[in-house]
Amino acid sequence: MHDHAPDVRPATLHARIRAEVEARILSGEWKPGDRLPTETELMARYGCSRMTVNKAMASLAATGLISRNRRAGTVVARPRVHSAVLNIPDIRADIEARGAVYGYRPLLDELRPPCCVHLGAEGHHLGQSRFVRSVHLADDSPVLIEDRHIFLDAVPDAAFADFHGEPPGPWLLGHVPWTKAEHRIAAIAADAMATRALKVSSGTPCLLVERRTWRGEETLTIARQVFRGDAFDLTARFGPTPSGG
Amino acid sequence: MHDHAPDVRPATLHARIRAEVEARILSGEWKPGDRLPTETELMARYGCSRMTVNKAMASLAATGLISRNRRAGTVVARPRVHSAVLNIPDIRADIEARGAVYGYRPLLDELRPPCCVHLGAEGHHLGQSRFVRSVHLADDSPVLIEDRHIFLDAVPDAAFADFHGEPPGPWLLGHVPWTKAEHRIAAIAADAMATRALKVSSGTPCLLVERRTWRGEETLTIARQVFRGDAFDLTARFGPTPSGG
DNA sequence: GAGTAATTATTGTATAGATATTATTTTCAC
DNA sequence: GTGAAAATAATATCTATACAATAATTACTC
Repeated sequence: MHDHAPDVRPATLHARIRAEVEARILSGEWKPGDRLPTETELMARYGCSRMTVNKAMASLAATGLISRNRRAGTVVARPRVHSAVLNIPDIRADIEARGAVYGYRPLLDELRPPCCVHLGAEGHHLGQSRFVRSVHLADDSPVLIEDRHIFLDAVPDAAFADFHGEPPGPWLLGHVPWTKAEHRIAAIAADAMATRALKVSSGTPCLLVERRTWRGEETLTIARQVFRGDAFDLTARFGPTPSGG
Repeated sequence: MHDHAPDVRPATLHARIRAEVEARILSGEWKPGDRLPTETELMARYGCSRMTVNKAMASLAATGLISRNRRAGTVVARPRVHSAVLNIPDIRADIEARGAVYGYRPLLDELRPPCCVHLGAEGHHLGQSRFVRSVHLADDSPVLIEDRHIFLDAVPDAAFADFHGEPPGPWLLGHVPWTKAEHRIAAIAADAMATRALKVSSGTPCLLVERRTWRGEETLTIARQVFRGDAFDLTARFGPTPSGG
């Protein structure tokens, strides 16, 4: 019952081909820039049809591990863009996973007229928004203060949502489909508001996450979250393949 | 020459099918949990073979937008895991993109005996390592200090690499295949070393990125990077599909 | 030799079917 | 009714083939 990398061969042929090619690349046997066998060769090696090989290779190409071109053949991709999958914490789950009691308190809830939003240095024309400021607590001690704007042009339902018990974040996730999100992560010193709300001394390092979410070209919501630096961090993982992380 | 979302229909049929299904999901017309048309229905609707439909749908399933089961059919996936693609900055490119001159200076370069590494709170048995401490500069002013361990059992070549001109990060990216990476991001106050190296006052908020990279079960390298909080931030983007960000 | 045209190798897309797998639904026995 | 067995509907995989698109190579011309 070791917890090593699973040695089990995938049940289906195209998955097996993919796994074996992938393994050779990850082991370093086939290095970036190396030419891979052609589909015809693999087809002979595995005794299967070209479509099956193609499915395996197309899938590897989709994950960016290999790069394919007509006539030129297939090569192991150059070291990929240095990017990772960042798990934006579900604060509640995160807190509860540590065995603490999660708490949430809205501090402010108001409608804001259009154009009074200047987050992210951009002065976009954003319509009327519902603004909710809240703190999230672990064992009654505040760890995160969140300023959230929800733009009512894009999310009219938000005008009537009840944010006394449920924070706007989970509500939005469950109700609103979105197409694009952007997060900015920075280290800042606690400002006056954060100092008060998080009960830390002025200047304490905090993790700032500014999150903006779109549907198409329309901004749905902007959140500015300030985490107590000593209480939270983010982790990002990257395994080159979605499967074999 | 607007920069809007491209309205162009993908040239190939399966891409078009995928795009249209995707659009209906993203627009909210098909909501999470909704049943999608069967392959046979789509095949009739588009007047194509089932394999073509299958390719489109399999691709959507691979990105997690839909969930498919034999006999049960295809449904729009539940609101996806809240994760994003984090672009770990290539520091050099980042600095140069701002029009500044990039600089790099190694401060320390030594071999460290096994077992003297305790980063990340774990006391793993890690073999002999090459340790390089360096600063990265923008217009001669330091913005990042990096402590890097490279474990020679896993990366023997690193013993002979020349890190006077090229930082270890890029060297590793180009030379060593890896299978897994993990990043921890936190806000910390500049400690004595950071204070000195980054020329900031003690206690200044800094962004800490601890990065650990594996090949299989073997740790290749551990980097601890401290960014000047006022000089750097990370951005993460997420578009539900790799294609349609 | 330089430039151009023809050839060829390789992947991309698509079709039409066959069979396998699996979860649901229906039927049947009791 | 309840539980087991059979039928069914849906996706999953695989084959064999055809043709299209593209880029490297070769052949040919001047």
